[in-house]
Amino acid sequence: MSRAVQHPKKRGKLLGIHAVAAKARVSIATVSRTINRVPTVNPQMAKRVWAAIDELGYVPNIQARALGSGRSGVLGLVISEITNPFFPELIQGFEDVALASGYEILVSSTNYDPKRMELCIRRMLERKVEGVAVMTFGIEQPLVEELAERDVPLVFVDAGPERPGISLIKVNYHHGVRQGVQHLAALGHRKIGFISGPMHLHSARSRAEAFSLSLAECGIKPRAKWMLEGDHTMEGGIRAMEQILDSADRPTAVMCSNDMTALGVLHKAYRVGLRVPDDLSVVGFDDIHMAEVMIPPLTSIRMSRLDLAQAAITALRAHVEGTGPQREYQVDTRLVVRESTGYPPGAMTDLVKNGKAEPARRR
Amino acid sequence: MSRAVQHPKKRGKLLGIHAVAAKARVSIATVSRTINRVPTVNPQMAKRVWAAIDELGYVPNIQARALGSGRSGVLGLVISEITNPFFPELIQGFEDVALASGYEILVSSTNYDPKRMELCIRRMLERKVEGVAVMTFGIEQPLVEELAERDVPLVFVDAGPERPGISLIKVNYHHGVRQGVQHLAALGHRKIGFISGPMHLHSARSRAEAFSLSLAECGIKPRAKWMLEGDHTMEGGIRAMEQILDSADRPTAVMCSNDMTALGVLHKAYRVGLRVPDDLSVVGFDDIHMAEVMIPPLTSIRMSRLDLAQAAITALRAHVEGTGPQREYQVDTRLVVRESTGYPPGAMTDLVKNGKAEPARRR
DNA sequence: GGGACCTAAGAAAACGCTTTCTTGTCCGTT
DNA sequence: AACGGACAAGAAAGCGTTTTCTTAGGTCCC
Repeated sequence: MSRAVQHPKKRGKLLGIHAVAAKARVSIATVSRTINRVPTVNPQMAKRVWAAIDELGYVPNIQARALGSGRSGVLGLVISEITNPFFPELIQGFEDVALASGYEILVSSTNYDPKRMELCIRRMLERKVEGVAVMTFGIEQPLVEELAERDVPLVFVDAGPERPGISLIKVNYHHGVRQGVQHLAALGHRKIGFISGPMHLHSARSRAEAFSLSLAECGIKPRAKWMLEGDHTMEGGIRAMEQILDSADRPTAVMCSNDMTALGVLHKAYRVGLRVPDDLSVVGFDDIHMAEVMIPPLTSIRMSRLDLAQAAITALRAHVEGTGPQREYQVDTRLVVRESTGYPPGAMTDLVKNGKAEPARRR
Repeated sequence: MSRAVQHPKKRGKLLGIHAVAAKARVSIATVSRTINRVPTVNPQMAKRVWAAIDELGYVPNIQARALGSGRSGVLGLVISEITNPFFPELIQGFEDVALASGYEILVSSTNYDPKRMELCIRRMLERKVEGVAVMTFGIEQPLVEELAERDVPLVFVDAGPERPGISLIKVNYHHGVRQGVQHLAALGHRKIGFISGPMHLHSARSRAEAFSLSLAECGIKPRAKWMLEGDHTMEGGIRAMEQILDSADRPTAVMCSNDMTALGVLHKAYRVGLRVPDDLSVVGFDDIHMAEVMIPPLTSIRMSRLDLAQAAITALRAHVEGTGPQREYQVDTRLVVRESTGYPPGAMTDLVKNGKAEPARRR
């Protein structure tokens, strides 16, 4: 075997893998194989190579690697907006799971803006991601098409086009929502409102439907005037709450389709001097970390970020690595009872009058 | 000029730039030049090229581009933890500014974990970022060294090693903190506590010092027992608040070194039935978006995320593009008064008794 | 009208890896 | 002892761009 000299660089200095090869007195191929843990390299040589890598502080150029191997090792994550606390928690989960599977992630947010959405797609395409999880809670059609056409494995939440290479994560909203409604009904509520997300988004409709269904199950007739449309933001919650306050016949409890909306409701209630839960019960959705310290701590329907991330990455990997791609994955939701829900106003005194129950003491 | 055929790909299909070149009947060099808007290409040809790009839906491979040009066009952003709402807001700003300057960003969080920190560095190095903004509010020494040694332009907040290629963003904590302390003092508070961040972080110390200094300026003697150490989380705020509650001589107002801490304080106060601001005034720091809807809305010291992002990217660009790199950049802070601050307990009645003032009515 | 220059576009050489192709060795067979 | 197969490591061919180097045409000017 001849000496390993290949690309002498200007100024005599070798760069990157060549420098390592020279220092370890092996060929660059061997260095590459060592780094990639190809089992056939002689342990002796491997040791030399690692030593050289160490001494030189060599860090592989990931772009060159991607180019050479044709694999980027990156999974994309498209979210709605990073400033909604639900998403950072999701990102964290996604990153942890991805890392454990040997992938890096590329996060991009649409900000509900078509321009940004295009940017998202372009980024994913330019970076040659191996798969994309679209967790915007509202499938953006053009985005889908563009990616699907190029055979990028995709995973959506709730709903998405039926096509090979595309998986779905079905969130069982009904379970959690039913628990929530039953919880309220059990407390004595009959007048329950719902603040949805933007109704043009699929997940918003899913959640609203789950609510109507659950209501019916409890024998409560849904009233259209108590179905408000929010937009997943605090401001939307505040506006919806204002509508509720304006109406003559107010609900005694409100469910929100996410925790930010609930936060807005809580805020507005505080503003007008309505006590939660004494005057109004509030239920959130998502159970973001902060729900626990809201005032009062928010009863919410939990959707595990980790489960979601886990499912998404499992789905993507299944496609990328060709290991039995499944079309659907399930994620459950469940009620977490805290202190934003209580008896409807008047109920307590009635009960006490009738000697049927002790007044509930809140901490 | 000869026909432009260069790399015929297997299966007859050309890929990437070659396909475009073939379709437009030009050489790949011309395609590249067109895309990069080199002014010397014939408009005629350029039009043909763009048409071909359009028809083929060609998207350049960004890794190949980075490799060929030696420029990644990526700026790194290292943050502490993505689940603290301050950071997503910062990321958003950073991304917007970067985008406007023609850069992409790579965000990585340390999670206060040395292992993760190493991962951060490695990522930045592997991806060949052109500069890194370290906004962890606590300079991690090893991280710095590794990057600085490789001549990656860096920008820190508050403090960092004095070295070429490294810039600093000096946050004027004193301005905002002084306003906060004066605000409290004006309301009549003399017993003011402070919950800092982890004192081993530089920015935590800076904020604490600004507080002590401001206190002195108002002629109030700082009391060590009212200087608590938090950790920038809600939980830390809760713990600190517990300490405050345990002490016999409680402060009438508390300043927190970030809003999450304040949120914890608010929560704990609620838990024990302390009314804010009637029984205790609370001032936050950062003024995250959510501060506005906390219960009660939080008086906070605002540090503009956009200013921070702007300064960071300006600094980095100055180094990368060699346009008069400056060592220091300034960012200011200022008080935003909301409803978590009021007269100290007793003050109102005293004043009323003495006929000096009307009791303040809160909305 | 024929050099001396420009100019614009093609050819080809990087860029830093991965991976296939080759080749030299060492063994086991017969 | 000659031959074939394994095996490990080097050589070299990509990967998809950018960029340098060349070269084919035009202009200009005397």
